[in-house]
Amino acid sequence: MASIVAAAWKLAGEQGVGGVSLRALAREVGIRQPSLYEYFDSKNVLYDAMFADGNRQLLARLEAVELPRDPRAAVKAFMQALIGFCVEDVPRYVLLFQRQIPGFEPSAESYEPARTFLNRAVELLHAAGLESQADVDCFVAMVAGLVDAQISNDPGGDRWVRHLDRLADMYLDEPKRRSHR
Amino acid sequence: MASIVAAAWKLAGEQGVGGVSLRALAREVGIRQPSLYEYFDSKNVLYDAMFADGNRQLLARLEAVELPRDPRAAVKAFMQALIGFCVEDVPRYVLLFQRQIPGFEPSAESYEPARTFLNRAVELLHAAGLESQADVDCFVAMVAGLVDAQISNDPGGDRWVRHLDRLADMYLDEPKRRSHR
DNA sequence: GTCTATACATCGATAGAC
DNA sequence: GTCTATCGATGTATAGAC
Repeated sequence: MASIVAAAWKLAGEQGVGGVSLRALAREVGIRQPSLYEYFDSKNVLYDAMFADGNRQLLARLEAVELPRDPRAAVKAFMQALIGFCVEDVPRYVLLFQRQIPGFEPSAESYEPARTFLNRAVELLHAAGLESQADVDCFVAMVAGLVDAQISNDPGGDRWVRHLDRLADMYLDEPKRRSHR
Repeated sequence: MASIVAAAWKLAGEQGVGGVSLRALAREVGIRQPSLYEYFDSKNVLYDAMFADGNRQLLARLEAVELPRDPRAAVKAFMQALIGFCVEDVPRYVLLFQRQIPGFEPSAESYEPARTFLNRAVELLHAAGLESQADVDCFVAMVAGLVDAQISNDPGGDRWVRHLDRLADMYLDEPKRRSHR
């Protein structure tokens, strides 16, 4: 079961998430295609298992990060790990964050780890002084933009993601600057 | 010919770019599917025509923008129009900017308007004081992040895109701030 | 240019034997 | 649980008549 999902990730890495076919997956696992229906009632159930698995991977990765006491450094360390996670496996990023697979909607349970993750992120941003929804939204968009530009225009490189620290400082200082006027 | 591309955009709007099938397209146009091969040698040629058409739409839109004399206001007006263009038609945005259609690579000619557009953008940013490649990259990522977050998390709304003006100021001021230390 | 007819591959899913 | 066999739909593309 877990090994089937792992095989599915392997195929996704080669052909993209949309390119995972049940035939190829069965071949990869060493069984016949109809036998997969013993494990997944439909292809979307497989996607859902991948979605849940990917989110568990993300949580595990972020929990392993040693967070500095300084709130600002903590935000940077957390986001650095998040960005690394996104960039290192594009199909996984697409499934988890871009959610543009044809007819797939994650189930409520599979979505739960994602909410846990988002809460952690918001907590850290609050602790670092970003309090309003607007400020958090902007920070989130900044990180998304770095990942997106990196993947689209310089896959495997660091032309965009290397600016995280500088931009994080800029965003974290901005509320302060605005109040100084 | 142009009407076929228009019909393809209509279908893309309903099913996504990847969901445009030659059968459905022929039905939409009112001819039989094999007849499409009189106009496009393959499906990728159709995608290429859509890509070129979308870029021409983008150029036309941006040329229609009345650019203020003030360089900073010009950047904002330009980016506002760009963001509006991206957000108002998601499949078009995906084809033009995310470029993740299975086996499709735009041809050199179709890509040319895109380069023209990018040059305009970089010029405007230079005029507004963003000179280094790094600063331009960051600005570009910021805009991409707004569009991406908007489309993914609040389609049809303005929760993210409304922050453009504020963020543009922040990015345009940053080099100044750094030189003041 | 448009048609009918069809080839050929691939897909997800089901039936039913073992 | 795993298999064989197969269904039915959909996909792109081609042959050849009109």
